[in-house]
Amino acid sequence: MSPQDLSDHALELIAARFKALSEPSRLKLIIALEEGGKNVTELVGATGLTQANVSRHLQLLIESGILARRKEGLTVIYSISDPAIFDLCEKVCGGIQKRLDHQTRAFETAR
Amino acid sequence: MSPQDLSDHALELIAARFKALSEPSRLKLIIALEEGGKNVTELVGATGLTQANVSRHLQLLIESGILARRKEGLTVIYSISDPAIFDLCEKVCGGIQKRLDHQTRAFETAR
DNA sequence: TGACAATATGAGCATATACTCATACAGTGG
DNA sequence: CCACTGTATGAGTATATGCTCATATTGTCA
Repeated sequence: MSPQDLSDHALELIAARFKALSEPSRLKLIIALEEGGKNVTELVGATGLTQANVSRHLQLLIESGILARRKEGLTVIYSISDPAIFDLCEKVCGGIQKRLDHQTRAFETAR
Repeated sequence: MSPQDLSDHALELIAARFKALSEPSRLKLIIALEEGGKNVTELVGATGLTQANVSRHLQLLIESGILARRKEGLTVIYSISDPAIFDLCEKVCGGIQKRLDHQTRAFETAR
């Protein structure tokens, strides 16, 4: 595949999705939502982030298509809209694990 | 899973890997390397980026463990070190595709 | 050794983003 | 209507990042 095969716009879309997952705070939110939908206050409690901060991150995740929101009386329930996100995270975890193993082995044989 | 199950450090590692993939320029480089290792000059040609810019992105991708480098005479050959990256990109592409389909359908039924 | 080619890097600029504080807005109950 | 709760957002700050230009560094060959 040559880089021209994917349009610049397509690349930007892909990059944007990765960017949405590139902040520990947002990963925390996503993980907290794995067990089911939560409102903002619950997410504040689950993550330790401030309310304003949580609200902004949630907005970004909505715009990325990763989360869904529905109003429920006074509160707003956020939930995972694209469960494939978890496959992504697992794959990344696997990659990191492999890399750390490599480093560990290299370190041990170096002793 | 609760957010405390993954240490802050682990979350940072995961986020860092996503961040490495969150720039269109870096995605271009990765795609250009899918067909095999290339030196910097070839990558400049394949992507249209400047040499300095390519060099910096390559450094970041090396630090992220995504690429490998080996010197070969005067040039430096970069290559994919973790092919699982392509699975990631495909998964993301699938997610985006699904989302766009949704939007398209929503748009069409709205007319 | 000196000229040259390939790559890396320091400095600087412009922009983006994560965060906070304060405040606005929306929905509910008295 | 008023007070209250939950959520969103404007403004401002600090930091990070992408990019460029110029230059340093490294390796090759005459």
